[in-house]
Amino acid sequence: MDVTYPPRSPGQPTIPPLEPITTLGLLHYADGAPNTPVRPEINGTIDKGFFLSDGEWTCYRRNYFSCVCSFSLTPYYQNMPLQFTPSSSQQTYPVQAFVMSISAVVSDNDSQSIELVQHTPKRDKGPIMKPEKVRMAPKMSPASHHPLNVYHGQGDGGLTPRGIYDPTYGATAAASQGGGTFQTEHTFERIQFKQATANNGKRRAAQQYYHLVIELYAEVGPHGPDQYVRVAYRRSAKMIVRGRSPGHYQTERRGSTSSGPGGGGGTLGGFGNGPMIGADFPSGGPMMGGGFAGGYENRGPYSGRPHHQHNLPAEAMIPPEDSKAIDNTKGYQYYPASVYEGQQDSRGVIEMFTDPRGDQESNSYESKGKSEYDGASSPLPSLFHPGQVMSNRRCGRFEGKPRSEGFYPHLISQSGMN
DNA sequence: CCCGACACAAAGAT
DNA sequence: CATCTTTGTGTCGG
Repeated sequence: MDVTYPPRSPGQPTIPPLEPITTLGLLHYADGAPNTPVRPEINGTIDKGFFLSDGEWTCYRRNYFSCVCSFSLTPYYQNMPLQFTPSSSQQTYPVQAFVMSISAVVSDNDSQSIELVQHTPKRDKGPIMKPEKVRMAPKMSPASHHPLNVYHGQGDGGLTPRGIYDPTYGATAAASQGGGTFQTEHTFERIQFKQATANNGKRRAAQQYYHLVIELYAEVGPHGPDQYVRVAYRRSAKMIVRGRSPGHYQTERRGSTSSGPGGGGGTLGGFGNGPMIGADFPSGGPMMGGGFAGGYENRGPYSGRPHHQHNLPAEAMIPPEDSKAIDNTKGYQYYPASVYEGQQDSRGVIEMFTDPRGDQESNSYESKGKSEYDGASSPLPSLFHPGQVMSNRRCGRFEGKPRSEGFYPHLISQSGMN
């Protein structure tokens, strides 16, 4: 019930940072001649799957990662109608609802997108789909705070104070569809990149990087939810997606390419890792006990059994927070929406999406008797939402990163914005 | 080199 | 503690 989110214990550079938000237009209330402008903020946490290798955020294409997303509006008046005016356009669209989703793009070219896939716990035996757009309500604005300490007391009942959306939600998904309330946070689980970054191990060619993109859309369809305009998005730091098994990289290490983290491919569109680790450690930053700077690759002395052995630095203390965000959302979302571009401008790109339903089908997987999502009573099995409940924090394998322990409230995105 | 599929095994969840 | 589930990853074939 609480909307609390994971954790704030995120501290260490155990997860890839996000670049600052990029807005694609002006969001405002329709409250009068001088409409009140609204500033959207996107929050996201990439939990699991990534580790730092040579100062670069890396993951394996074959492994899962999850992304917790939320957004907020400042100021936020729950009942006031909102409108969105894309940059470079005078056209104003009424905002019926907000939807979030995730995608990925090549660092060099934001225009080159990379597909993301989502599995069910049954993996190959179950259906595979792309992350869907999920309807969401804004969280209380973090206002002027750092995105980091945004946690709201959890555990204490006081946290629902913001009664922004009435808690009536319990409901069935379908119900919420109509105008009910939506979760303020959503976790995309079991996500993986459809393809690896190019030139992964080559020292010669420039390493390619991807950026995970957390997007916020406004649903502007007059009647049905099938028309969206992207309002803003927030990219992650650039990352490398390895295509082969970990074993192949263990020994590999290029190490000195020094293409370096920061400059890496240089292509990074924004900042690579400047925020914390990345470029830092070489300079001798006093990092936390992260020993991984040297490379997680040294997983120790194992000799034949590469299997995990987490060699956590051990300094990962305090992890007591596991507020997992239990989002129950179960039905409702998934609108077959298609997308079409509206118009573009040199600087502001207005993107409109409409969905011609048809490309994805709801798949229903039969949860064996237990799965995470069963918790909710979704009337329709077909509208699922892969369980977002578990925000498991198992210890990573060799990556040994305490996914969310320790924390570092500060410097997160500042080295470079785009 | 990368990808998809199959298969096994370890970590967690029950 | 036994068992089932979930997920990382080795491996083979394309």
